Amino acid sequence: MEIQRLPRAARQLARLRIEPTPGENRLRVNCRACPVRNLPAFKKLSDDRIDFIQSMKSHHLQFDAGSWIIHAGQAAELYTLFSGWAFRFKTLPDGRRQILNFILPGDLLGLQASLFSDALYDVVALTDVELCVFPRNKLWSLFERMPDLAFDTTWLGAREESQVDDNLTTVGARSATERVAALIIGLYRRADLLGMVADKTLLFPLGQQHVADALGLSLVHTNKTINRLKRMGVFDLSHGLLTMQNFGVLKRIAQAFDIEIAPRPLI
Amino acid sequence: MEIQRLPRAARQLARLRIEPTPGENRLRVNCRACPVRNLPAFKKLSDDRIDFIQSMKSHHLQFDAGSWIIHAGQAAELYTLFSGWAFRFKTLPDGRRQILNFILPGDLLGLQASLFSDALYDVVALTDVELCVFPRNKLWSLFERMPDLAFDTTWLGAREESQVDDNLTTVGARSATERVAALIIGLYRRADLLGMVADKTLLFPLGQQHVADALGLSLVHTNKTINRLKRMGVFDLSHGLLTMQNFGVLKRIAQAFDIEIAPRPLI
DNA sequence: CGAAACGTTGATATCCTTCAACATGAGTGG
DNA sequence: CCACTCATGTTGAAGGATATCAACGTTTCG
Repeated sequence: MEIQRLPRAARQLARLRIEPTPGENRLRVNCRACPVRNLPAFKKLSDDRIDFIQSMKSHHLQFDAGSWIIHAGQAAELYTLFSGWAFRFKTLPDGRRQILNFILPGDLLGLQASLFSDALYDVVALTDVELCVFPRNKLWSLFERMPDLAFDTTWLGAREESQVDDNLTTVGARSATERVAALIIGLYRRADLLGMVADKTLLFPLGQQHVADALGLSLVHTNKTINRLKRMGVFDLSHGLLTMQNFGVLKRIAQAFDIEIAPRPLI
Repeated sequence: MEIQRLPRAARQLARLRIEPTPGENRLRVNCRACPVRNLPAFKKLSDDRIDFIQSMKSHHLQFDAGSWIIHAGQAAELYTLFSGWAFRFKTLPDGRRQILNFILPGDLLGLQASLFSDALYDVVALTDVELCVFPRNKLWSLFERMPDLAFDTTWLGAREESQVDDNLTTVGARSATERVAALIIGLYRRADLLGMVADKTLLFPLGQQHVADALGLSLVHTNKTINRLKRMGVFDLSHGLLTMQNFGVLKRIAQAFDIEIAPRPLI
């Protein structure tokens, strides 16, 4: 979804995205000045560590919205999502699919696939995305030469698992209304930490089918549930824009856990 | 659940457990001769690696069935499950709980909790269990001094995540019958690799409430679904014993993925 | 033998799905 | 700028899958 194809209202907010504008392209070759890394959400690293990461990075990749980034059953590299949104999912033999998690800037992608012989899930870009590519065959040298970065990598893997734990709890133990609330709360929190929220509003690139597939609900029931919550006035969602109207109530509806998020590593 | 409290039929099969009998207690201090490590499912390690693991191991712990091994919200050490079964779960504020995964011998336990400040889930012993304890403060030295073991640790974390991915797919995308089938298939496969299956039969310590909580189903509906599958003759399950009667059909019912399992590391 | 935990069963209620139709909005080409 | 088309979102009605309720059976252990 390029900016141009977003609805008008969304386009006006496009500046909220943390992507570099074209004029900032030089940032892409300098990890020290990486706009993602310099967000307050991320742990500060020493220059030599950052330089090592940069030396591991083979290139910068772009995908259009809707493209496959990782194919189930095929080998994949290790990526860090630099800008945009993506999602990770599995498809059953008969075609039903389950979205496992959404991926936001700074998230590591393909760690499982880099460690195993090939990926067990698909990853598709939800918006146009940019990725930093780390060839899987260099992962070992990171463990060998930079144990603290290896530690951070493991930490990021554990964080991903923790999010899937949450999603499983949502799908397995919450009602439809609670599921929608929990998804919105979770994504809003993550986006907020990345500075993607302004005026309690963020660009929300999921369609209702994505929400349905993430929550294990039918499209129709997802629609009715979202609209019920919108009518309750806890959030607004239309034209690709999500506005948080009552975080406290939404959190209570979701039966959400309190979480504290410490500055996290970025490989 | 001590052996003594198992139903008679289960007791007769108790020899299938890979726990050392009392006379084998000396094995507990010698990781090189560890009966878990020497199963064909596990990757062979060089002696110096095994010795390092042994030096990291602070002690051997036992818990009775039903005891809490890890408390959500509290710090936890890093464990390897040596014998028995356990399960990992989250509880919502109002008491509903979601079982995230079951833990079998050789599985790493508490990695998330060791990396974060404290655990985000509970772990409870399903049977009597024995654990190898690795103090979390020694984890860093493993990364620093044994990069290949650090790599293996990350691998084990990724494997755990991959199992939660599967469970989320089961709960989110499969019908009740498919869910039960998928759970049975998954646990049977894992137990089989550990040599816990003889004559297509294994000690199955989950009650129907555990199955229900793992699958996001009510207890009553879980019961009816299990019995429907039993009447179909694909498996038998009673008195704590699971017998696989038609793996192929069960796998088809579950819409299960094909998986290959390579020898895996054991920390 | 009694108690407690666990499993089983039928009846009823509800949440969610499916089906089908229609509405809206965004991109496209005239 | 309008008309067209496709993707996406919306709505009501009907059916099915699962939950809840309540009672009873069975196993295990004290």
